[in-house]
Amino acid sequence: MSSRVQRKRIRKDPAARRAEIVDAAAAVALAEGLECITLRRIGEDLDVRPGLISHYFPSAEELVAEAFGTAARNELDGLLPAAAPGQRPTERLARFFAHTTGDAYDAISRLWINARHLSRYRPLLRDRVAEQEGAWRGRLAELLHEGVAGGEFRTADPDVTTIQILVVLDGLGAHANTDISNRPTAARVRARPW
Amino acid sequence: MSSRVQRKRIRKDPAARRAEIVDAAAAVALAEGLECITLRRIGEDLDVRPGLISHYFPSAEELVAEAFGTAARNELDGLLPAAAPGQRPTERLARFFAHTTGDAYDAISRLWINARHLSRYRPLLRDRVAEQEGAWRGRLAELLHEGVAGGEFRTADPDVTTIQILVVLDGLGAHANTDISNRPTAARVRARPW
DNA sequence: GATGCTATTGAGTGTGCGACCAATAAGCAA
DNA sequence: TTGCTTATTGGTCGCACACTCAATAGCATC
Repeated sequence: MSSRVQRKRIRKDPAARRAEIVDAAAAVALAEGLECITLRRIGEDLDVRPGLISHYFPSAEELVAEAFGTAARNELDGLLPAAAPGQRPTERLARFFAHTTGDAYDAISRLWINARHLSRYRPLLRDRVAEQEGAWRGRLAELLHEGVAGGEFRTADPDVTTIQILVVLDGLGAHANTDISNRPTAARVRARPW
Repeated sequence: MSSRVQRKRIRKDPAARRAEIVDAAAAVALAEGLECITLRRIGEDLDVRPGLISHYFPSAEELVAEAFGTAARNELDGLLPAAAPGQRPTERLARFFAHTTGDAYDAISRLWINARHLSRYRPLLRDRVAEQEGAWRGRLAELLHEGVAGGEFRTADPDVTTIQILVVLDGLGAHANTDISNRPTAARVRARPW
């Protein structure tokens, strides 16, 4: 992949290099798991010495936390993007449900399981997980409130409904690493106004 | 804890020693996590050389899988024990819900998150997780069927309801490692006949 | 009390990890 | 062009891990 023949140093803008590192780490997090984010591995991906990663992230845990935050934020942006003009809450929610079911969502489910478990031992990551949980909950709640205000959705308490949706989503996603075969499709959530 | 002064070999019955090792590993799994099951750690707990653990479990992954299986099975037995004579399904289900909510269940939630994540990399563990998921689902489904047959529960399909309950339980348990504060109690499942 | 089986030990191997640090060179500014 | 800042390198250290294997000693059996 990278040239072994001779190292040619490329001196980059610190901010750009840092972003590059985080992006690489986020990609590894999604594809292979947060524990695969090692100084050696990320350095290899960027064709750079491991020490350089340490230079930007004195503690490896910081990079792991940052990588998760970036990956989760990007995924959320894909699931609940800013409303296009004239787009109704029902359409946006339908899009959300369409993307959160099916095998394509497995990678994100795996990431969440991964992060929630690793949080047990990594305080910095735990903080990021809490932050992202808040972001996801907030963005979905906002949508539900809009839908209720516009008369498209009907629920006693949009905030409670938000949590209920996320709980079911987490419950369904729990098996992303284990379920080989068919999912319990019977337990699918209804993607229509309630 | 253990005597460092002099090692006195204690030669035990293989089956007993093996069970002792698995029990110790299961305890570590519940208290600290599956990745804390190391040859050194378990050997230390039993005041025995690490090599002995290898003797019984040529591959460490086998021990991890076995430990999870034992821990999960024990917990299930505590949550859904065999019906005492005259005990009605409603009482048994109430007991189940009583034990699966609240902080006391956090340790089990943590274990499941742990196992489901680690399953990503450990095939033997993945098999055990699938096995235990089947056991939990089967035991709960059996109870629901009894309740429906006896007229205590009302549901179109007990098997679907079983999965729905477990999905919600998994969803609620997902935050066992991260939630510091109050849970979304609003999203609690109803522990009464439906 | 002697014998044999094997549970148990002790010591060692190799791997991958994060962290540390002095030396080096890229590229900007003067 | 010269010089300076610092991004980047290269090498090293210590740790924890699983795994291997010959040597040892409990303990049951005879």
